[in-house]
Amino acid sequence: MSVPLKAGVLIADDHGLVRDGLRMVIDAAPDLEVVAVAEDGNRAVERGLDPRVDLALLDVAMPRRTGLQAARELTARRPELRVLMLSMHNVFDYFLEAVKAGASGYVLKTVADRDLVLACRAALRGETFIYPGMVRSLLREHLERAALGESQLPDDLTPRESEVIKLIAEGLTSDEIARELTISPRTVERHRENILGKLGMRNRVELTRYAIRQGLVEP
Amino acid sequence: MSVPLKAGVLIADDHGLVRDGLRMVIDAAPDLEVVAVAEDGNRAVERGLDPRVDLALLDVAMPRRTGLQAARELTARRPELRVLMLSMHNVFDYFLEAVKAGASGYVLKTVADRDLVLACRAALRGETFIYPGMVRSLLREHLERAALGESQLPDDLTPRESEVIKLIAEGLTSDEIARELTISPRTVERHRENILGKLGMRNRVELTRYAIRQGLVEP
DNA sequence: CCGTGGATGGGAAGTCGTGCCCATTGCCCT
DNA sequence: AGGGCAATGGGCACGACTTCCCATCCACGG
Repeated sequence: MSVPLKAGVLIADDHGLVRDGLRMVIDAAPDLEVVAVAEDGNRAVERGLDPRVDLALLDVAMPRRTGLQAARELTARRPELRVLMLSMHNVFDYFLEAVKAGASGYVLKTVADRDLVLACRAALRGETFIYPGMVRSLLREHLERAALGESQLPDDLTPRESEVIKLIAEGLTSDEIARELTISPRTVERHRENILGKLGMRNRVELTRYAIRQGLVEP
Repeated sequence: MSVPLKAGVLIADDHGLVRDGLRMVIDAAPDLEVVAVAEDGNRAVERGLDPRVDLALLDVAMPRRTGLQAARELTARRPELRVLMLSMHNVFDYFLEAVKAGASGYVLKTVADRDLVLACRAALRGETFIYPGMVRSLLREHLERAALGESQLPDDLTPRESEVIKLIAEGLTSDEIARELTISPRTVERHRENILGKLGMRNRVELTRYAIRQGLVEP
């Protein structure tokens, strides 16, 4: 038989619309298939014990039992099960808790569909998935908060990176910035890449809003 | 009969929690009563046409139509209607735009409950409400800028274009915007093209800064 | 009834941005 | 001396953006 081997996925979220959306995204992937759905943490544990489930997508905030509690229970009883936590918030503490609870990854609900599928595949391969840029920024946030008590500081962009972000937020292209700074366009893009990574952002628009919030440029 | 005459209030804000909070504040006042609620700009206009509504509280930044656009539409169609703009930001341009759009006042969301009620009463009496401390600094900024010959032309953008520009300025890609509005990515790009043309801009970054200046999105 | 303009969509081509791989240089710190 | 890191740059792939062309449909006013 040549049936493609699909990984079985459990979806657990208390919002019906979110469940339906996730189901469509997952089922659209050729190598993934939704085999169970749960609307609260208790049912997520029940259904996650089903051996057809290879990967559990758990919302952090669910009634009756949180995604974190469900993850702890599930990974204790089925160590081979992969778990991805879904969250609305880019908050470091949640991520830490998620990893401590046995999750293989932490995915924001704001991500694009494609990225969710990528995260699922990474989790199934046994990798711990997190947006490359989130790691550093989250770790830094956490360390700073631990060190300074609290307060969100301006980020640890290097001086050169600050120059670049300003020019980006003024609407210049890489080539124009390169001419401005008399360096190679390639280097400008390298800096931009690092900035996006450090701040956990996706594109120039988010970066522009950041720069305006920080007062680096005028709107 | 001795029923106290209550002024009818419309609350328009895209955040449910904010709506609920405002409703409680308003309904706690003996002379005010919430008679309508809206979660975006289009619905704000619909419900603001209801003759029971004497005063509209409009959030500056709402989906589908901004508070400013809604205010323009409402005051054009119901000149006797009073409008108060609600904003998170103490920024002069927003205030000017609000007044130009027909608002009777501009209230920061950080105000105390009591001040909001005072602002409502002032607006209902036909006064233009603004925090005394804001006036001087705001007027000064404005005069400086007027002296420099800066004239912000009003947006000749269509309603649809405004929706699109907001989503662009929030960092969404064309595909994501297309899903959000349930139209084709191609159409999103068509709108973006028209917007760039109308405003004489080159890319999403300049467009983002424009949207922030106009109060279409928060930085 | 016709014209205007908004909203919708498609195609093609070229530029730009983003992600991921690689490298070298120099500087600071232990 | 070795480790870490900022700054520099190359290559490659892919997706996103931008700018042209084209079109249909609908609402509204004259």
